[in-house]
Amino acid sequence: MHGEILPGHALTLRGIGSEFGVSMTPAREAVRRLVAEGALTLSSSGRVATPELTNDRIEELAALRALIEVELSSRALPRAHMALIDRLQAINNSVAERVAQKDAVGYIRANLDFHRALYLRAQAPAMLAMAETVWLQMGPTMRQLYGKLRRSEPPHYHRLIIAALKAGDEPGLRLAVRSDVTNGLRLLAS
Amino acid sequence: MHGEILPGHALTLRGIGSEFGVSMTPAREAVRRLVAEGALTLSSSGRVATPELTNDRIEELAALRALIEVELSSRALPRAHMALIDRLQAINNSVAERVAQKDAVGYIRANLDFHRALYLRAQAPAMLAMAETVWLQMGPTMRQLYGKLRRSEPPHYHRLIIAALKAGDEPGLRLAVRSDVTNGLRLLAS
DNA sequence: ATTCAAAGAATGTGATCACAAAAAAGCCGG
DNA sequence: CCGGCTTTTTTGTGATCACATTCTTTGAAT
Repeated sequence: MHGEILPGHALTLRGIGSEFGVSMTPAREAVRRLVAEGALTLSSSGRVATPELTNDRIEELAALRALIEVELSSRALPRAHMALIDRLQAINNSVAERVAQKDAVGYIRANLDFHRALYLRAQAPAMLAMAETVWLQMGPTMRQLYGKLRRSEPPHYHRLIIAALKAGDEPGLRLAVRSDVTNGLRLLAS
Repeated sequence: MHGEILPGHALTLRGIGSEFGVSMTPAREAVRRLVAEGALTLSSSGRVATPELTNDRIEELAALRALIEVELSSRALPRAHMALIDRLQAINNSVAERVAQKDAVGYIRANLDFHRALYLRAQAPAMLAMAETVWLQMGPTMRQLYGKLRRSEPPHYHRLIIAALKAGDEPGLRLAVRSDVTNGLRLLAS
């Protein structure tokens, strides 16, 4: 999910097992779960690797993020108190820090923390699980792309999200979330 | 997915294995995958059972269906030719047949076939997979609820969907799909 | 130097086993 | 007849193994 593994990287059951000090059996179960969630791909011969997403697939996943996360933010809005906004502010500072340090994995992790903190307020566990499944599928690709972007500025739309939350502005919040989710990915698919 | 197993039904690895003539290992992997997709729940002691959904969870899943399937139908619309509409018509007849026979499992299967046939035209495999994951989570509960409803009339909104497809009416299609997806579940959560 | 085939190594699969935890059954006293 | 305790059975977990398949490397011939 955090892009620690690049797209197309192959994994072996015995390798995972020895990496975590267990036998093949638990490694197999973990891999099977991640394959079911789309975080790993299973070749016809049973080999396992991180997915290499096509542009079409990236566009699809971005559209899914927009659909689900806009809804989640909309449901979180009426429950968002000052404590949450402060927390989002703090996480956003952490995001900016990672950007300044050019720490791609840390940036992705902090960015997702920002979104998760907001969506948790929606009290919609099934929707949040869906969103995280999408994140999981995009993890390796996001890392690769943010590595290419070499962005130096902190995310612009996060401040718009916070502002809309403060103002209780639902249309503005929906637009800001949709923009934040799609803009980062739209330009890399081209 | 088709509601052949009622909510809360417990399953054992050895039972599944012997049912399909395999050992525990493949049964475990299949169960783990289904747990990852939310089709089965895993108790703290490792016991596995079909999920018993709360009303909140049902509402959430219905909202997810509305979000994803409306988008899928919208993407399928420009690619929908006459052959597809004929096929949908035929499947819908099959749905009506199952309703008349009070065959709950057959009804659910035919109903999902109807939706899948439409969404396949969207050329959006990740979105379709998400929709099917939601179907999987609702399977047992849908069966229980349609058993209670004892409906005798074929689905009304399916004809609206077909009509909107013929007319190339996107707003009408989106509304029809949303209604078909939510109305069936909205009344049972109350 | 390149290509193709054969030998070798590595990998996933399904099965089986021992063990600990949990559920179920049995038993006894009230 | 019922509740609480003990015993028995059931169940999931992790490990190991044999085997077939696949991938990789090696070697030789052109």
